Amino acid sequence: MADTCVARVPVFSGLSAADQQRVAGLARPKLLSTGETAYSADDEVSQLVVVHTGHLKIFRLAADGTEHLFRVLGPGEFAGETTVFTGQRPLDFAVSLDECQLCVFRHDDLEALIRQHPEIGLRMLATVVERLSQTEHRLNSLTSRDVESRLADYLLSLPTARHDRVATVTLPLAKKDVAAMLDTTPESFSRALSRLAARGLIAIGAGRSVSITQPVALQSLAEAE
Amino acid sequence: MADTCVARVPVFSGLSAADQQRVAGLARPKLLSTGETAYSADDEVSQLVVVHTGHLKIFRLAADGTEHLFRVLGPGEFAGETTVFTGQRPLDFAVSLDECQLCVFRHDDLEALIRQHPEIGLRMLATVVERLSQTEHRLNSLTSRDVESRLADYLLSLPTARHDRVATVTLPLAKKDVAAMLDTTPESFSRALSRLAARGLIAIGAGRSVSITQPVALQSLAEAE
DNA sequence: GGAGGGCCTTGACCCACGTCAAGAAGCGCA
DNA sequence: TGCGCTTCTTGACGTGGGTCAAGGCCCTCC
Repeated sequence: MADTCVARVPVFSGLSAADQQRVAGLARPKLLSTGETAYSADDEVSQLVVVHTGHLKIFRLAADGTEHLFRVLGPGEFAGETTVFTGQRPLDFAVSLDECQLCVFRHDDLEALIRQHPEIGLRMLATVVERLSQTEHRLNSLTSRDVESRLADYLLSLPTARHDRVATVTLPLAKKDVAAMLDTTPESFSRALSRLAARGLIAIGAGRSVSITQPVALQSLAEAE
Repeated sequence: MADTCVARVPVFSGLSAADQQRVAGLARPKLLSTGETAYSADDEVSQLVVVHTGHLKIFRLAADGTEHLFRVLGPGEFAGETTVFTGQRPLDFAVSLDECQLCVFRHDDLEALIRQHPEIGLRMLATVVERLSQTEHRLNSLTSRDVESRLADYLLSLPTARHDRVATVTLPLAKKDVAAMLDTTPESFSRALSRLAARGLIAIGAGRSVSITQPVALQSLAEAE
């Protein structure tokens, strides 16, 4: 159903059911299996890609071919804004991490949509502005804090579950990808994790789970210079 | 005159004269002398600040008190989007670099304005999306390229004037601030400049002028891993 | 004109982290 | 159940660039 693309997506949630119906009419569904690419840098496209189910990773390529991961989008999130609003070709890549249903909106359709429903523009602004803020934070952290501090910050930013009275977080990605999100290498990431564990601030669980045994100490590490 | 705040600002340039007049009515003028701050991190404000004349520097503070420079805004550019569209308090600081006339729009006024003139939202989206792209580029460069390469990239991105057949650029900021924009220290920046000059790729002129004597070599350095 | 205070540059030092390499451990697939 | 892949960890090593310090330059303000 095309309309399931639109319902439940924050950007469109301010609209009436009838308007959502009309929006759904403009959405072009696209199905990706694992590892397929939604768009590549330099593609001649100008479209907004909304994730309906599955996950899309957004990254740039360094000159030496290294992937630089920026974010992983889940259901309801979007990519491709830059092509739509600036008219430039993309500089980044969007590749599915699993089976992935997308809704694609062409440049002109989206623009008309926003003119008709400024609400959509406002919501997109909120998202993009938030992403900018996060990216600036990341840049700031990279120059002024070491890997341990960034890791502490990151762990504390994850949603926590309680196990036996201690807060436990689950890394949302493979460790190598978390390392990339912290702008470091898997090796440095792994070492930082072990050091924190050795000092008793955290306990490394099975798989991707990490228990935060000393939240306060971790917090002060995250804030430290 | 309040209306001079609105004319010539790209964000509002799509409006009719009459509409610009109405927008001007909402703008609250603010005058800053050199070094005064428009807003600080954690201020309880939610307003868009548009630069009319002068320059505003936008930066965050690291835990150790170091300024981390993000951009310098000139006439027609704006700051404070994050507070307006996400409702959070600012994480950054805005300080004038010279005598500075600003126009301030309160949260509610701006939102109403965008609902009425979606065009404004579209233009703001274009700007914010462009900033995000630049910040991602900066982050990408920082992890994958050394100071020399980033400097080469930066020099080539500046507007050039011709002197005696060689392209010459003028650093738009004090060298220490350019260093900050390249996410390095004045020392490293200075060393990188001298190395490029020693290799004959550039010639360091008086003050902030730099001649690009070997554009091609510089270009390939900028692209190199 | 002299003094003070920024900037800018260069030198010497050192350390965090990226790189290379080698196992170990986990996981899909037959 | 075993094979081969990728991921993860740990060790050893080298280095880019941050830090500290000192000297020169330029500008502003008495």
